Amino acid sequence: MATIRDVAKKAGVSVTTVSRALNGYSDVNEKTREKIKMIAQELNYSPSLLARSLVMKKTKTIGLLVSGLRIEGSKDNFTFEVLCGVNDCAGELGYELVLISTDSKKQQEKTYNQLCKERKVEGVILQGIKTDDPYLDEVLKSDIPCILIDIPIESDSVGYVTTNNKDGAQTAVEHLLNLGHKHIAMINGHSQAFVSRERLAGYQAALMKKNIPFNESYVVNGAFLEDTAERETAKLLKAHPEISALFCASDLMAMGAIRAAKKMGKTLPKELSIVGFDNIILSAYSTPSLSTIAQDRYKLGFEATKLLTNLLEGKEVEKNKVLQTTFIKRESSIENHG
Amino acid sequence: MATIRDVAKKAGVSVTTVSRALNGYSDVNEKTREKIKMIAQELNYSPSLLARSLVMKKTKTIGLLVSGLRIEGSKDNFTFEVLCGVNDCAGELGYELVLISTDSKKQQEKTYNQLCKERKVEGVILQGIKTDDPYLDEVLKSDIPCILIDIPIESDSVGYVTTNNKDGAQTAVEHLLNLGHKHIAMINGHSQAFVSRERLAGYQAALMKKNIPFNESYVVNGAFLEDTAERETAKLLKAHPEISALFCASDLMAMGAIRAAKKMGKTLPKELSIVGFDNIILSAYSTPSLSTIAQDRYKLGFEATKLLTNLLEGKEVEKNKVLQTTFIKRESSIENHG
DNA sequence: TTTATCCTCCAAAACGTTTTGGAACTGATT
DNA sequence: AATCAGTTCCAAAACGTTTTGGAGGATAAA
Repeated sequence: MATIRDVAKKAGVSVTTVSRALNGYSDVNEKTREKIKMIAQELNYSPSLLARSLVMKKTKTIGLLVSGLRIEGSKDNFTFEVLCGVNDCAGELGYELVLISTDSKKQQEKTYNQLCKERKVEGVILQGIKTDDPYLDEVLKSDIPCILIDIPIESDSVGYVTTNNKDGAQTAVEHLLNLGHKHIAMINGHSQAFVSRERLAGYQAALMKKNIPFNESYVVNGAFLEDTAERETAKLLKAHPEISALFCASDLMAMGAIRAAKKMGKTLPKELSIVGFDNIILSAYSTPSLSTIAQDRYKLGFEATKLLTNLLEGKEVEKNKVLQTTFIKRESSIENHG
Repeated sequence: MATIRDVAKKAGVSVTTVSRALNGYSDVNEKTREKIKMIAQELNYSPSLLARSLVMKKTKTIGLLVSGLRIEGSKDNFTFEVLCGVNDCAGELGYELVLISTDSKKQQEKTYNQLCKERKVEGVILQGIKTDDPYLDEVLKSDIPCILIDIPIESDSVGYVTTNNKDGAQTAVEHLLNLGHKHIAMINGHSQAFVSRERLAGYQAALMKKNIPFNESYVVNGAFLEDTAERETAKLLKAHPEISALFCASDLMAMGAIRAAKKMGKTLPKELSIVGFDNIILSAYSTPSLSTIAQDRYKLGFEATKLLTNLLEGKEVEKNKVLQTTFIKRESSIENHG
């Protein structure tokens, strides 16, 4: 590997001059600069980012810390799409991306700070972390700039990006109400997720607007899992046969719900309308295809990266961003003829 | 940030001793070692990997270079699952993972070597690259250790991991033959993919074994895309109404094929049996659900990482690995009553 | 007592950059 | 002739580690 010294020697100048020539400083003659550039190319020289980072104390590297990067994530692709967004934005802005994945086992060995400092990242994007995760406290105490995905907390060095979950959920439920459904249940995620609380709030707001009393037994938790949702839906529908529509806090859970309903012998969507949340790939392929609230996960990642780099470069701008959802009508929700 | 010097000063020893104490060398008194460890912890010291890498000329970092990391990849999840495998294995072995994504635009700016050297990766795993990609030549010329996914090329510094595509394809087609299908067409990917050639070979081998002549017009290319596959399937089925079964070189293309057949008014699987390849999530959810040849993409990534680290650590072992496929029977393939 | 051996420790060099604070020249202005 | 202002260059320090090649002292062996 050619170093800056090799270039300097061959060009007959000092390393200082090579450095300044290549970095576009004005105090070097254009002729020497050209010569140096030529020689650099000739020697196939490219500066060691290691050495540079060491002296500049800047790595131009951000980390995407995901808790539980598992193959199961394939089903909703949340992580992957966020990753794509982060990657694209980081690329555009000249940042490197390192992937940091943890699980509870790893978390006991290394603190958040260690993880970040070791990997020499300047800032971090956090995805897939629960509100009761011990890392969350560390993030808030640490001075490493950080953007949280789907956890609305803000501080000097912390910002967040999320979706307008309440609005989205409200839209979904209003859609069902407008179709004439009176008994609308909800399959929620779990209470350690901000998004679940928000979506529940949206569900309640929609009912309230129509003066329909909130029935607590109409809301069950499916843990954002297909199987759990299937079980819970089965129980729910058995206990409350009057239910004619379901709002699921995730499409994946809606898949579980569909399966449960089918197993009970219901014809969908005639006997049960379902609206999901996320707009995952599957939702377009299931039978019936799923009406859903689309959220832009790619943009979630992209905006998170934008916010983070702003933070890193000391720009005084908003430290949070809330994205809007889009309603997508498919086959799974139709008028109620109950 | 505390440096090694701070620790040394506070402990009243030299930096050498701190370094050697913390790195487990034997030439330091256990009492001093304990003291140093205490102080290091107290100061929340963790060594700068930058400085270390600079002097050791080792970064313990591998790169996953993916060509075209796009959101469209969500549909088959190939990249994501490989990524999970790479990530898990790298984590186990103590390597860091940086994500390098390119596209044709970026490739014109930076050569493969530049990309790798700049990012200071010791080795690379290449995924999603076509056989006519200019990077491939560079890889072979470069001395950076590299493992190719699904491109069986080997050299001193290059290995590969792939799936036994021929076997898989042959199994698929034999399954259809055993169901009594006589006119089996194939929707292949494109000629710039090794896997396509292999799968075609498997298709031909299966026919050959049953003494069925190979009919060139029965094989069309769907470019691994759902839409293209849909168009090509429609054309194919119109031109050859006798076709009763389809082997698709990817599940995604099978989805396109299913759509094409449905649009033509065919009842599936009664009028057309289909077998795919990959076992993507969708294949279990489509109607009809798709019989397919499953390949383990997670393992592809995991094994690639294992091979790469072996290469990096100079172990004299096999530089390639071929994984086996599994056949999964679902609804889309049934007996031929033509 | 001398010599050899072991145990602890350390000063200095090295890794490949960037930045600081001038130096040396040229040409123009007084 | 002396001063000033550019322009172009450079030596040396700094970043935070690891490694090399001993030094010094204590103990054991001669």
